Amino acid sequence: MSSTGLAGRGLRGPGDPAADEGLRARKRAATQSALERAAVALALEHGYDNVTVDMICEAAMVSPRTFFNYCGTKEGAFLGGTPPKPTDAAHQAFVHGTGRDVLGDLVGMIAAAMADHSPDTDLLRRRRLLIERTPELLTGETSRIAELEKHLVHLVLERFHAQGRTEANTPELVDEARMVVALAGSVMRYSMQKWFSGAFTGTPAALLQDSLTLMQRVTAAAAPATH
Amino acid sequence: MSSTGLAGRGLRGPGDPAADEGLRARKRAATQSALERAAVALALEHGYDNVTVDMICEAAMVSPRTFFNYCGTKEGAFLGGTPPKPTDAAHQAFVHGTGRDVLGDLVGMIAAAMADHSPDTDLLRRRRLLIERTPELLTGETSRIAELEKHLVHLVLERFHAQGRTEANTPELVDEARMVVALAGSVMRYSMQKWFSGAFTGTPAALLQDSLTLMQRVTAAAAPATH
DNA sequence: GCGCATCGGTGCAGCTACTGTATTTTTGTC
DNA sequence: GACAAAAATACAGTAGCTGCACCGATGCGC
Repeated sequence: MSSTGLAGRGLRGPGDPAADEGLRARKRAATQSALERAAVALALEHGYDNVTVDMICEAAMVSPRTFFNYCGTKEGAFLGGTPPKPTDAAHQAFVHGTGRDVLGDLVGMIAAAMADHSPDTDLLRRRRLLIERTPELLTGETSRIAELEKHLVHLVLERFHAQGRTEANTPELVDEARMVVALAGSVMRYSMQKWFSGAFTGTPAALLQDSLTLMQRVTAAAAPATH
Repeated sequence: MSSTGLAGRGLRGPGDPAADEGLRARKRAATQSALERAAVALALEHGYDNVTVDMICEAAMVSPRTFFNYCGTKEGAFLGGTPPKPTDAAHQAFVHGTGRDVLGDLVGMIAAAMADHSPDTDLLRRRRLLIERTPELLTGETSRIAELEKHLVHLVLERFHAQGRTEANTPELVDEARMVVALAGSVMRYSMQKWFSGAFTGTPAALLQDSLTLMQRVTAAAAPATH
């Protein structure tokens, strides 16, 4: 009934991966890791298109059915099961921020979320290499961002409401929120592209900040033409 | 070897659809139209996920193999085979534009390209309805824009070069071009979203201009925080 | 009109991603 | 060690998509 490509998220059970330390959780994490590592390794060796799900399964020693239970999609194995999620604290900080610079704060929040999150540097490096030479995966990552954006619109609206701006007193409020998010999306996409091109040495957070600055420079150059 | 989803473009032969008036060309156009109409009609009736390629083929009276020869992808039948392409004249006008507002001019060029191009209003209306209630197709359209963006970066760089700015005298030139394009992409995505949500009555070109204005308002609000 | 080269449509065989379901194996608990 | 919950698997099936070889339709020079 629903989209095959994106319906595979949210596969984890009730317990968090690191929360309960049962054998089950550990095995689960191991399997996930094995699948992702196998996928990336095989793709780096043979090229993404020439790797089949069955090959990954054989390398990771799981059944194809299990593969889909974990990854949801072939692509999922290569991109990894980690959509960058903002902390609850960061969430609250953003919503109740009082500044005028919504866009800057939003990007800042995302940057913070990325900073939290850095498991398995080696896999990350290899994945970056793979995506660098596999444009279709880049597209996939982009779609994930699009998915995230839906959620961000709500966040921005929450903040607007907290500032006393409502749809009643500001007719274009939803449009404005969407635009803010669209622009944040630009910054994220631009950063992601640069990140995966390997032309940047530094933390993701720093890259996001740089991108934001560049964006402001570009839009400032355009703005004087406005009336 | 290559991406299945996007490799299906550029299926048309050398002659343009309306240029040579052979029987062949007419038949071709008829088949294409029949496929797109059948696809949209079926999806509006049964829902996108419940429509199979075989159903479309039966309705349009072509073989499944032919379907893929024309549309390249199942999605392709619903989105239509028309990637909005700028005129050569518009291209030159943009590249040799002397103004500072690259972003504005770029969006303007795209708007002009959209304006040229308005075949079969009825199909367009029904397609809009379909996409409105089928988010996955929206995602597909977004990917197309991403494809377009690669080309736009070259355009912007051409213009920079025509203005005497080179990678030699401006180290960040490529980055700047990419950012301009990313922002234009934002405007396009935002507009597309609004367009397909049905919450806009007017021409696509007007919508793009409105979106650009909104973007400038939002970024202007953020800019004062910069130093 | 006629034969000929070409092009487009089709049938077929096959691969691969993905899913539902019933069954077996593994893990946590008493 | 028995038992319930959960995870892994086997199996069968659907659907998107492709390469290839074949054949009929089309365009063209005569």
